[in-house]
Amino acid sequence: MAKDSSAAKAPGKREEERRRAILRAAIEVFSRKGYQGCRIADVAKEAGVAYGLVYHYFQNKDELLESVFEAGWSWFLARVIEAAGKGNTFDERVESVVGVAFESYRRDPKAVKVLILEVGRSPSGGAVNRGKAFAHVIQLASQLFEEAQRNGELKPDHDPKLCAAMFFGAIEMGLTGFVMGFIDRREDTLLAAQRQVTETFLRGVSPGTQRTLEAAWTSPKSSSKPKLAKRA
Amino acid sequence: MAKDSSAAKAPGKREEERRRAILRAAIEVFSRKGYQGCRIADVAKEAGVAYGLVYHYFQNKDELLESVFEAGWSWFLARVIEAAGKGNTFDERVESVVGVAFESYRRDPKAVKVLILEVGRSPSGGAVNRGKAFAHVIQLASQLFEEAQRNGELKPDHDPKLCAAMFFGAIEMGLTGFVMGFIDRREDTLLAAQRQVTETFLRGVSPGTQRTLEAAWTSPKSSSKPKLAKRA
DNA sequence: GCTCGAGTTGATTCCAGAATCAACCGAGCC
DNA sequence: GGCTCGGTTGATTCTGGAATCAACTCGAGC
Repeated sequence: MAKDSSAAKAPGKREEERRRAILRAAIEVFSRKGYQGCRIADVAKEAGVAYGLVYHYFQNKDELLESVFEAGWSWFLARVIEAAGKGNTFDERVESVVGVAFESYRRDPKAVKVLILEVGRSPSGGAVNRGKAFAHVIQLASQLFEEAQRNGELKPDHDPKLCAAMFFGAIEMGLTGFVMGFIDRREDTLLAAQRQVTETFLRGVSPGTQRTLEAAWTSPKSSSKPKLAKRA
Repeated sequence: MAKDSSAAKAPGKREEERRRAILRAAIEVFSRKGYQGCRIADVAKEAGVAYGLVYHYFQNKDELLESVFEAGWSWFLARVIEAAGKGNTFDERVESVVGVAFESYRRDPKAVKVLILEVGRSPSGGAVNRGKAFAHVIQLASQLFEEAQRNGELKPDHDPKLCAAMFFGAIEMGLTGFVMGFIDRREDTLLAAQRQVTETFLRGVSPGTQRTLEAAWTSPKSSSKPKLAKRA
């Protein structure tokens, strides 16, 4: 309580590294086994650390997993904020947000996988609410879109919130294609995907052209009777 | 083994109903608590049935959960296939696929929630591979897009697989907006969303207009250094 | 009415794996 | 050298909840 402060060599840097190692290991195991399959023992082994030490650094399993998510997400969020403020035009901003997402995936696919697999899953009771984190980006992006709308860079009759949702949806699924291995992860395919996502979205959303598609809108076709549960 | 066949009154219809009830209860609990929070005891209680009975109808927890997913997904898949074959033009088909998705949500939001929260979030090890199921729709949609491409209804330089991924991504996230409560679930908002998703996607993907956006493509901006794990 | 067996029950068993904790370092300090 | 004290260890304990199973219910057939 009155030791480091100045001298010595490591003002707690060592512990910091340990913590990192554990987090990193958690990401690894997590991305392999998923939330429920992620055992503390595995994390400890992966990190090359004793079982008990995990509990020295983290209150419990939930806090650990939460930290994994938190760390990844807050980092991503920061990047998105930065990117969204960078370009001058709407197009540029959208472009750089997409860039951030793909770049993240390039650098650390495992971490992105964890985020992708876990975002959206919010067992309302358990752990922290990922929904909240998620809501945050959507909120953020909405602002971007609202502004664009004011500047006439976005169709005025679109709901910004929904635009935001679709935007990240397109990005997420695009990446999911890679995460799941539908598309092999090569620099050229990645680049093409990044480009395609940006282009498609911008084209889809800009007030430029309207390809008349006015069919029987107002009361969509809809199909027949849905309902779940069938089989036996 | 030699009883029903013809006479009597119920050739096992009773059991069928029980099974249904349990499945239905599972969907309920599942959508409330998520995969890992879904306890057999809860399902049994929800179904108004004894704990043990669940095991009479299902081998084990995994099989139950798998059935939940399977039932929902196969139903959805069938609808999509049907919808994709319905319209004559590409636009109409896309429109009706979107319609199927939204209609499903209207009818059974709980079930859709389960699918949305669970599709793609597959702990590669655990349970069945949702990835496979997921791959299936993507595959399916790809065909639709490939055909459209041959007919010049879709930009020729786009990857159909990626288009498919983006397509479902946009739909999924659009619905997620409702599932998570960002947008309140009213008929008008739903309708508007459905419309917007369709329109945006079609506009984004059709060869009609190209809003030049050629910036420094080929080497995307990218931001700075990524990497996960920070905080302390 | 009695028998048989499928459907049904819930207390009991069993175990994976989370969380605990007492003992064990090893580096500074007297 | 002895002492302190935080980081570190892993065997031990504890627990939630999955899976089992012996007993009960009830309708159909004799």
